[in-house]
Amino acid sequence: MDIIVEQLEGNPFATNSLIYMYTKCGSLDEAWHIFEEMHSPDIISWNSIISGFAEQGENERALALSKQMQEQGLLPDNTTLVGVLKAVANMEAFEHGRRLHAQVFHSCEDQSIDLIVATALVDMYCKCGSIVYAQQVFNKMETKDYVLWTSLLTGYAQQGYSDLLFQAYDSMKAHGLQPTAVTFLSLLNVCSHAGLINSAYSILEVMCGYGIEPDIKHLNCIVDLLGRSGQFFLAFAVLERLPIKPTYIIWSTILGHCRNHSISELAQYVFECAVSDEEVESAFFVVMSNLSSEFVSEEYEDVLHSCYGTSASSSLL
DNA sequence: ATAGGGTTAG
Repeated sequence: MDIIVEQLEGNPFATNSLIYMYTKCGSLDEAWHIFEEMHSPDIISWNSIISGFAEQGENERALALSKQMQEQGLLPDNTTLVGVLKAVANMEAFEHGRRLHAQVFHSCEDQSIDLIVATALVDMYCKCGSIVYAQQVFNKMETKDYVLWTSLLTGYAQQGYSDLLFQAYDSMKAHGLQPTAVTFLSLLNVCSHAGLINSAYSILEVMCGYGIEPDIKHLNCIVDLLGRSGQFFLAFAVLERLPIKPTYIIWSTILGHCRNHSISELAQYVFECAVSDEEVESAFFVVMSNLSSEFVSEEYEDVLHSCYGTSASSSLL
């Protein structure tokens, strides 16, 4: 509104900033509307809309726009590449990622890839399951900052390579780089999947030693880990002390653990906690439904079915 | 003056 009042609608700085703002807010239609109305979008307009779409998971549209941009005679720069790599990582489109890597490699003459592009490449390869290629890109960079390190660490965590992750974590510190909240999240993530409770506790202590307070993401990892190992009372104790209300997503995680440990009474309680969340989605009811056929009482079957009739019905159908 | 990297859980 202020931009209109100040008659700045045609101003490229204002317009590009609007596109950026709307995509960051998830209002892709608004962003697209503004972009479409521009007479001659510049590279920054294109990059804003491409990165915005990729960030919001509109991967195919991001890729199509990058193609369209090049058809209009604009060359992709590093920022464009990062946005496109993000879309490709989201899609786990390995072959496409390989082609982009080749393109990146040939476009820089002295064979030194931009640090941020390299980080996006490492992330893309990890998401596509190609740890070896991720390591190759990583090793070739003579300057490695903490985000590049973390992108590799996160890749190890996502693929469940706990030993590699702990080694790389030590190596990162040996190179003089400090772990961040994201690094610790990856470490806790891998502990959760490997069932390493004691390691997780000591990681929490180390975190605090670095002056990093565990946030909701770290604590959800701990809750997952406790539930996985059947320590439900501790899991609930952590949940009760969270600064914000748990979402249905963490409840459905616990529900999955209830199933694995065959604890039906708890499942029923968890079910009630989760459906009180206004944001609850159909995925939760699928988890509950899977488990109810195994051991949840008929009474809860009725509750479940009445829920299908309300909030979940449209998305289930 | 506007655009780019790593973030958990079923």
